[in-house]
Amino acid sequence: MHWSDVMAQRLVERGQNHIVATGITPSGEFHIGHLREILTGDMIVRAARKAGLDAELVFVVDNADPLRKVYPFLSEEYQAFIGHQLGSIPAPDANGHPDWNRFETEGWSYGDHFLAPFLEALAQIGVQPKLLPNLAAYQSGKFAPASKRACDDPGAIREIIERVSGRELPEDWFPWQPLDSKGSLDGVIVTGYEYPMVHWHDSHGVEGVSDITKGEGKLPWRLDWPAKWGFNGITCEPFGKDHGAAGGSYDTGKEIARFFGHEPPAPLTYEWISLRGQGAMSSSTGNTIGPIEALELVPPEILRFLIANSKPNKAIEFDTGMGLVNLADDFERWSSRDLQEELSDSSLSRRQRVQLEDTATALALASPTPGHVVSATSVSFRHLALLAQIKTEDEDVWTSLATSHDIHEPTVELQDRLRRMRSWIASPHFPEEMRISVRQTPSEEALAGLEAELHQVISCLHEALSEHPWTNDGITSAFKATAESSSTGMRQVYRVCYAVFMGEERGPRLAPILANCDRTEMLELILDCSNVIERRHSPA
RNA sequence: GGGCCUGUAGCUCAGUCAGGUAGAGCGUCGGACUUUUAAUCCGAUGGUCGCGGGUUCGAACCCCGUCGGGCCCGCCA
Repeated sequence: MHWSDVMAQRLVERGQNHIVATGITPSGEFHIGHLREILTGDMIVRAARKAGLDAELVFVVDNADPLRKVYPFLSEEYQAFIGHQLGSIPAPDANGHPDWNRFETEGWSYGDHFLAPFLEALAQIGVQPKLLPNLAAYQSGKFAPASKRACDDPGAIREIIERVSGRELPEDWFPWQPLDSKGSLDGVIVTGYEYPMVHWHDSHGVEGVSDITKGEGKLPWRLDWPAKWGFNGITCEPFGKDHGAAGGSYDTGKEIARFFGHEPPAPLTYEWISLRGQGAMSSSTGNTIGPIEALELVPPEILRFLIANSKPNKAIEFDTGMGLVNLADDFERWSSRDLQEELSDSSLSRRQRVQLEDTATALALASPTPGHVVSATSVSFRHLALLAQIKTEDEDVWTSLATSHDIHEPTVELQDRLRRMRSWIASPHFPEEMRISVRQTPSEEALAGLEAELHQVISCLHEALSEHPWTNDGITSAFKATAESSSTGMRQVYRVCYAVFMGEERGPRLAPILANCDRTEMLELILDCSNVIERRHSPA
């Protein structure tokens, strides 16, 4: 059974109505790691609906969390905002300076700034969660009952956290973090409490009170999370493996939730996504692929397929090079198969059946539009990459596909894919081994691989190419002429050509590529190759 | 120190929860189309399931141990 269905079954046992939550702190650029969080949630919701449940996806925007440090993309001015809530400080402008103007005129905050492009990516990828901004939840008093419960009995909370996490809390710990005289959550000492006021003094020597029903502060994370579960009615939540560790925030959250008077949600821990060869994704080091950037390269259904077809506890290495080609072709192959038909074969072993069933489910989940299965384009990523490099005009690509693949009207999907393919090729992520490159100088190695009787083909080739027009057809004719004049087969001619022009054994159709190259340079390359061979055969 | 994940074909992984002949895809090799848009199609190749014990009629799967890899346990989401 697919992981999403396993989760849905667990939800069936809990009840009919479900709210599946995801949550991210908008502290910096979002990356595809965050996409796993939200897509995991999205896929659980789809599976739950398939199982006949009422389910909704919500996205808690943790903009009540404080700015932790001045990230490399921020100017030093942000030093003053450390400890301030992300939803109540200005967004950085293009140079990393606080954009006061937008903040004051339209209330555009730091959190909004990073959230906006992520939401745009989500729309493209077919996820439309209900947004729950956390800061607003505090300000409107939604946290008040849980906050009161905690502040009324700090000892009970302290006991749970210390026992479950095995960590000792400081003497002056209190289950409410007040905002100080400047709006920071850091360095505030709680000196007293009588509902609804928490008394404090801050690092500037100022004393004050914080109303826990009005969002003049927030709950520490380990309480914040279970409190949200309660008033939002959350019944299921996927989260990163960090929360899932023994003694981690889910463990303490479970007990604290019951203390608040509600059941914790069904958990699903997922592994991180890392960038191939570069370790974990991290906003602060700039080692990220943003969701928007990823979608420039790869269609949404393939990104979804990656998540759907990987079990949540499997770490994903996101590879923007060859890995992406393989992933895309894998997707293409699977979607062109009729899995339902294959599943009707009763001789399948249990193993094979499971494999087909899970992939079929993953394919269904890969579609950005629920219920609609992305149709196979029947053109592989490799092939499209090739065409896109050879043909600069889209029309020429379609013409070519019409003859080779019998595709006369390119589908919207295919057009879309070509557009992304072009931007991928233009990006530094495009793998070198996919890039078509014609040699500048002879490849000694490739020429050495040619049998002696083929050497004369090279001079015939030079002659033929000199005499034919430098066009697609002309070059093709020249190849044929070469075969005749050297009395070898076309296959051998092509072998020679690939050795000469690309330094390879095989390659893509050469004529259109050569037609786009400089004739003089190519003819010189052939002569150079002859020289290399002669030198090798004449004793020094 | 505590805990989680992971080890299966050259590669990426299913299969472990419900024990019943070891599975896919890629790669590689061969063939076909009789010659080329790295194409497509067909066929073949390939694994003492990390290691050692135990339970069982039967173990990749359950139990115990062990080794290797990754990771989490700070007001951090």
